[in-house]
Amino acid sequence: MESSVKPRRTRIQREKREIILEAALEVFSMHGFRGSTIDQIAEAAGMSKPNLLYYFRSKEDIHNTLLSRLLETWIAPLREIDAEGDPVTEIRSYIRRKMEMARDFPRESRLFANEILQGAPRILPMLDTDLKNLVDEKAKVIRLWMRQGKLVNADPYHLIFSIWATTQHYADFDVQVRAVLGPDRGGEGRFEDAARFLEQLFIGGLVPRG
Amino acid sequence: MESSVKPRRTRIQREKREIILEAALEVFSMHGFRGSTIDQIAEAAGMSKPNLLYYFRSKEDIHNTLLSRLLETWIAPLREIDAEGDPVTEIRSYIRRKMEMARDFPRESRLFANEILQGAPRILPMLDTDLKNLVDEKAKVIRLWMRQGKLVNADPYHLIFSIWATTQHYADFDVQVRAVLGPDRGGEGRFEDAARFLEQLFIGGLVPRG
DNA sequence: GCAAAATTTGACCGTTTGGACAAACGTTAA
DNA sequence: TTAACGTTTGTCCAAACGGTCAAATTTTGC
Repeated sequence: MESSVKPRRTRIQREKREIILEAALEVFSMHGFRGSTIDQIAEAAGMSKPNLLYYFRSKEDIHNTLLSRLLETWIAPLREIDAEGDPVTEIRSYIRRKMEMARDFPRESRLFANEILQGAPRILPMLDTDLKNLVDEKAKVIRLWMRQGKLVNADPYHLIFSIWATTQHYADFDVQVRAVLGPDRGGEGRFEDAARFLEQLFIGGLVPRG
Repeated sequence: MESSVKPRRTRIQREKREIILEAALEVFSMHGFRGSTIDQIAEAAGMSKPNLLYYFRSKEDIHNTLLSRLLETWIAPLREIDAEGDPVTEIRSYIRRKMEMARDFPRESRLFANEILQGAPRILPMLDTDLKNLVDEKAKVIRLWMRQGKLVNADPYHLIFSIWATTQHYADFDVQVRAVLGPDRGGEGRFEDAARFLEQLFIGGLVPRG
């Protein structure tokens, strides 16, 4: 593993690598790995192709760097779920945080979605270990809450999946969402509307109480 | 539009075109449009590349044919929602049908997801018209149900989105779902578990009644 | 100011890819 | 039988692509 040796980088190297990663995120999230070319990334980064390849050994190198940075920040909201907190508040906050990420980091969401769609060839090992362990841990917490009667009995894994799915949908399927909502309802308020709906759904469901 | 002229095809042409489309669905849904090669499709279809190009003018021609066939069958379950039926039963059935599609037609789901992720360059026109009109119509039905007090007041558009998101998640993010569930819980029963959870979620939410 | 190191670029290379084409092969019906 | 038509394949091509390299230029440390 070469990622374990700390590379010494100049100031320019640090800056240019950031510029490249930003450009690559833009391109990869739009066209996928195979659909993106080094030339596109180089142009988006405002430099020539050989120059870009001076900072990253290969196209895959860029992609791997993006992905390995991504996963940790991507699952951070789940990590924040507090076993000591109020269950309903914790779930609600988690949904809010995930929805904010869909709104503020749609490119990251799409990069991740692209990777999973293709069978997660590059990050499956991390899903099997890091992600699974975290979800296992939080599932235990949720199950405890259910046993205490704070939440209805349900499968905590599928609960987590449903929160991922509903929130990330607004980043990954944004084009479809805007097409269906139309110009009026499809404005910037859609994330707020969605968050409100999801809160209502997850807390109380659709059937009136009484 | 040349798709409006009815092409006369021989028996062999009809058969071979089906074989090619089946092979292309397999390849496209796994690697995306840009990530798939005509050679891969040809090999999966058991024929040479020039032979395949005898039946379809281009790679894009195959992809377009797949997509235009797909959208109609993909939204068929939504069309089946019956304004005269019992609201809770209708919603529940819709979730079931969508979940069955995620289980039985994951390749179609991924093909669709890939297209939307890339900005829907080929089917955006259909989303703006056909899909939007259908959703508008069903949203009206749902809103009527809400006004009648059969369902709680909520945004019907985001309700539909959340059903799409949660069900298709099990096809599009299958790799992640299986990684997180692990070998034990990740067996074929996961679709049944998911359907049960979603039914519970959409009907009653997570907070105990009383 | 200057030498060493870091950065940038134009030119180039091998491979992959989508697609064209003509020739060969098979089928059908008079 | 044979001519017309449908099908299949080997060969080829131009463009796109990932990546290399040596030379030119700029920056850095003394």
